[in-house]
Amino acid sequence: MAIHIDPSRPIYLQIMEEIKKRAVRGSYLPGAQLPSVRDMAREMEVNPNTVARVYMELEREEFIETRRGQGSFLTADTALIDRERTRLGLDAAGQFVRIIGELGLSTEQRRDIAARIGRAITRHIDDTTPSREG
Amino acid sequence: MAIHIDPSRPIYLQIMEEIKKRAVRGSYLPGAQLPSVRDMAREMEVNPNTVARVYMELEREEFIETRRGQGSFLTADTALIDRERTRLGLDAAGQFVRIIGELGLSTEQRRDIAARIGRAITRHIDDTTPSREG
Amino acid sequence: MAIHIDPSRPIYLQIMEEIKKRAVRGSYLPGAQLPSVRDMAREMEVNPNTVARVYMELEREEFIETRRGQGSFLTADTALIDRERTRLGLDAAGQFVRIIGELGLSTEQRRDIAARIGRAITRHIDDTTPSREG
Amino acid sequence: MAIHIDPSRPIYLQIMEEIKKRAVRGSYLPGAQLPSVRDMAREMEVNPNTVARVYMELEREEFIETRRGQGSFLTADTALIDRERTRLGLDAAGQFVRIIGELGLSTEQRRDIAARIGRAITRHIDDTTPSREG
DNA sequence: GTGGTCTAGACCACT
DNA sequence: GTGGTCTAGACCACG
Repeated sequence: MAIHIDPSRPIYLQIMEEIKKRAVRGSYLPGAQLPSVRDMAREMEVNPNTVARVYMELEREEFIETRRGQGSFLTADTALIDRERTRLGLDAAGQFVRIIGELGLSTEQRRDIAARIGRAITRHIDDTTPSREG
Repeated sequence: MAIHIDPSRPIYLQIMEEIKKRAVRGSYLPGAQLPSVRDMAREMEVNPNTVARVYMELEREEFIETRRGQGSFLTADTALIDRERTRLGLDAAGQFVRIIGELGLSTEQRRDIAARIGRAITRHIDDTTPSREG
Repeated sequence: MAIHIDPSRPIYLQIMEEIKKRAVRGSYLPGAQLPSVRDMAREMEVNPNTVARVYMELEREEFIETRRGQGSFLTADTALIDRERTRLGLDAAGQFVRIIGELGLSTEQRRDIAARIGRAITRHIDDTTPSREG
Repeated sequence: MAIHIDPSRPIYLQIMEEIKKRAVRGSYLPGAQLPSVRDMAREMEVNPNTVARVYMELEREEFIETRRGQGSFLTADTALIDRERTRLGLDAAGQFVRIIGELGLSTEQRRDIAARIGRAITRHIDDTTPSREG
């Protein structure tokens, strides 16, 4: 399945982000082999050269490691993955706070949303949408 | 200034959302006249027919009111705008929670983010921008 | 005010019908002078030749009388106007019955409508639409 | 066969009415597939976009259901079709009563017409076609 | 000037 | 094949 690609941002950056998300989520495990350039290109429906560039950049960031003749492997450095995880979390938080700030919500509404958020993310349950939680 | 348009979602829906956001933010005031179909089309860099459809749909939702030969006006019903504001807030919260849930953060990290969010949105101050702290 | 003209039926026939309706309704009184060809043409927004033909046909039916140099006059024969009135009434009734017959209404629904019609037209009050009747 | 189109009312409204009439008459059966947008456009001799709008509006009223890539289908909800049938019946009745009211008929004539109407629509027989009777 | 409607023709996603 | 969306450009009614 190809990710959704926004043509207005460089495709290689979008694919880099996607791979980092997968690593952070655990879809790709620390030290594990990544799909080959060709396979990833097929999956993302982009040119293999684009994926090659992605892998090169990730290599430069030491996020992945490429071994000639063997393939590319996600870093085994869990601290590095964890930093990425934190960065993505803070990014999402920053973006969310910016949106909320622009809405002109009342103090009460903001307090309410903060409470919902707190409950949701400390329980791994999203209670901002209906659920059958007890 | 044209908004950024994602070609994968219908343009008319994106423009509808944009207008609602502006109303919610106060860029358009309750009861005030909106740009004419033609002007909005120029601003958004789309065909006037597309904006005509947008205005028609917003009219159906009673979010705007159209007076033949005069123009289109944002609803003066602030309760309706407030409902929209709440919806946008909950949407953003839901999306944020979803992203956070996928990151595989530790309980501690999630608790920390929830606290930052709480402080940020109840104080109108964004203290969540990425920093190099430990 | 021009009547609404359906371009698919001969215009002169539509204007003939319109003049008959006015006579039957009493908008034009028996024996009274009609607008001149030129005035009627202006009113109906058609070519004067068309109105001239209309007057000629109505003259042939003895529904109007044209006096050289004086103008055209509605017949003073009230029996003739009354026959026209009856014809228009039966036409409307026939058309109505045809429509009702095509709807596939239940016996009950048809009976109900017949009752409404009876009440409405024998009292000069339309009770098929909301009214403030006592 | 194209329906007769009155250029003064929006075509898309007239086509909506025509489709509803056909559903009410049983020309289109509950749940059955309607002609495709393109076919209907050919039949009605209008642009496919106009029919697309018609189908969109009927979909919004839940009078038809559209399945992407498959086609459009008349609702299977016979109660909804029945409501439409009633509406059309009352509309026709209201229009008829209005015309009759404008004719200036005598009390006797109106009573007579009401009786004819009653007999005609409760027996499914049209005995109101014009005749030369006195 | 405004919005409302219609046509013509294009491209897309879905099946 | 289906409907959904968009553009381009026209004409209309309203004020």
